[in-house]
Amino acid sequence: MNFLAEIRSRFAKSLHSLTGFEGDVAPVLEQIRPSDGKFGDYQANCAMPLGKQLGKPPREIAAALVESLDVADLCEVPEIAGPGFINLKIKDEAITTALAAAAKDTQHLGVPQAAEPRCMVVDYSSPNVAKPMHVGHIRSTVIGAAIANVLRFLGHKVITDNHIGDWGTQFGMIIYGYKHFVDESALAKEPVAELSRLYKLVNSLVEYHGAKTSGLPAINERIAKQEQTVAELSAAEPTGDKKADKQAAKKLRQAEAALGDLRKEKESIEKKIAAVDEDATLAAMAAEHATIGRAVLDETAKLHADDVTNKELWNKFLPACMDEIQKTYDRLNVSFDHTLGESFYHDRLAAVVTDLQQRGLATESDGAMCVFLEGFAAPFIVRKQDGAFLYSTTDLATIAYRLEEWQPDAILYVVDHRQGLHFEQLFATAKQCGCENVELEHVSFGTVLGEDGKPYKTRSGSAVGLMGLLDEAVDRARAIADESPVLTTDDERQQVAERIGIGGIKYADLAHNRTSDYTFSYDKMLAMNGNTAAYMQYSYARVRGIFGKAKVTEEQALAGADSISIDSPEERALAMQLLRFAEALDKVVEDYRPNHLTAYLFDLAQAYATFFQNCPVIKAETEELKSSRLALCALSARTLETGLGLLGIECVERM
RNA sequence: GCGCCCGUAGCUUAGUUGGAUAGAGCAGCGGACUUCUAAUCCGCAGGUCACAGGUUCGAAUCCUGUCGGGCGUGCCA
Repeated sequence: MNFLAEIRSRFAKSLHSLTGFEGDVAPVLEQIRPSDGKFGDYQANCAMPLGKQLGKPPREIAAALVESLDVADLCEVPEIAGPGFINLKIKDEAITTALAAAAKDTQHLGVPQAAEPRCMVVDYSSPNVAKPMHVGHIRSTVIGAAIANVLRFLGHKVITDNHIGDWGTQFGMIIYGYKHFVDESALAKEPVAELSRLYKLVNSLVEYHGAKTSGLPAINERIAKQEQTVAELSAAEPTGDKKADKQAAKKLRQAEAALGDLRKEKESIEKKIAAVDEDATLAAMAAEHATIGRAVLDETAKLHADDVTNKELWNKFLPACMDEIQKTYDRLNVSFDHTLGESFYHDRLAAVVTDLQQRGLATESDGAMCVFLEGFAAPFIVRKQDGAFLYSTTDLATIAYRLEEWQPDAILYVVDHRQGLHFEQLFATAKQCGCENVELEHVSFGTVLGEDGKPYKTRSGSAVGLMGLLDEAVDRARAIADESPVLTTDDERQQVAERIGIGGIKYADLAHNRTSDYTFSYDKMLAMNGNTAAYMQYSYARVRGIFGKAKVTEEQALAGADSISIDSPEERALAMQLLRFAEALDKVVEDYRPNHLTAYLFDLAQAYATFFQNCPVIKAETEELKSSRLALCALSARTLETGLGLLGIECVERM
């Protein structure tokens, strides 16, 4: 049962009989929403805007709506309050009936399936496979998986696709590394470790030369320029105009800050150079491979041109790379229906450009093939001067393939917000090529920040490895498991630590509004109190503990759902919260934001805790009451487990 | 320069086509343990919703301006 949806549909009927009302009911129904309990369970706020629209007093509209509203089976008599709020309180019988139905629906806990199922492609994670996954991949992976799970749970057809980067310069690096630095025995024994070593080695040499030949001079030049700007700004005489002087002071401040940033950047470049210079072996390699940057691009180009040797190497290395990222996915318990990376679209790219040209959308400019779009300052470049294709080209080919293969109603891209412009241009271009009927959505998210408020990096400035991050979280979670009085074996403690640690990382990420940046903190995500995975998992374990004490299974407890009593306020509040699960999931899907679900589950855990504190279960006054309360416990456990499961978070029986 | 996003309690934040007294959690203070797991619960305190105008029955939310911050911006992804 979804009370909100049900009430809205009743109101829709009532609106049709409202004299003078014409037009779309949907926006009016939006004005009917859950209430915070002070005035009832739901409130309809539509009478006020309707009053304005129809030129009648809102209270009169409210009265007319209530008059024709048929909700007697669901609600107590509606009350009109204030300027025209309609307050609705769900009848206790309706609640207990819905609970009984939810208990019988083992698959969906009473959550209705979508009336019009949509076919949705969800594109998330998308790492570069030759590089180790880092902290930046968490959000896309975790948010994308959660959205896909929820959509599927609601009855939509979901196709998940991991658009991996398996065709880029990283492979040029590995190929170059293989040709010059490989340790064959290491490659045979531990291919992933050896490939990773080669990647890192070549990358550091490329960066070394890049820093020396262009990076350092460029930054010096920028610093000199910035110093001049600062000097000019600070030399400027006050004009006497207050506003102008304030502006000037601000400009100076900003210029000085920018100069500071540049100097820091220079420091890190110098550090990279020093790291090679100070290591005799590396320095010798660097001297020997002076043109490594160019050579790596050449190896990449040869791969793209179907060079036999490089293609063979690519075929040889790819499985090992895939195994490596698969380890991360196994640990995160995330999977995909398809993994169609950049390489899959390789031979379709030329056709994309030709097609754009034939449609008259793409034209040549400065040797590059560009789509000039109205409303955009920069062109959407689909082929470079040197003839190489870009990710814009691949993305267009990918859309075409997905439409052809799956005929989706929507394609969601769970990608960080810095690529916003790219997707705006991509979608605008696609719309002009016959993709008008598909919803293309950039489900963007903010940056993961360190506790200093800057993007989360290691002390040396490199990206934080994802596996190391998970290990650290699990290590710290182990301290929580070690404190548990109920965990007896080391194995069990370790399993619990794993679930708390990984769950903590996922939950912290999902609990934040995806559009804002969020601050990564082990201490906060692993706290036992507050809105964390550990608290949610503990809540679940406590509920499960009841069944052990009462010597019943969850299924037996659930059987009592046919006659649940909600006489106490705590029981009623818990029951209502249980029945709002469907609403929470609807909200997640509405704007693709899983934080609505974490918020719901946290509220549920709190409602349960309050119930548990005030309503004895095993020691209930009567057998009937005990059975009723056990059923509430069982539904709470099921809902917590199901909700957390949709978020990709596993529960534990005891902790 | 131009474009996009953001600014809510000491900290982390919820709040989306405008709704009733802006909700939480953490930290702080005060209560409740011969326990159904106190790893919990209850209460208190804490807010000029960055600032200034405007729109109206009503604004954290919409509009304009200001201040502060992040990101992006022709050949990386």
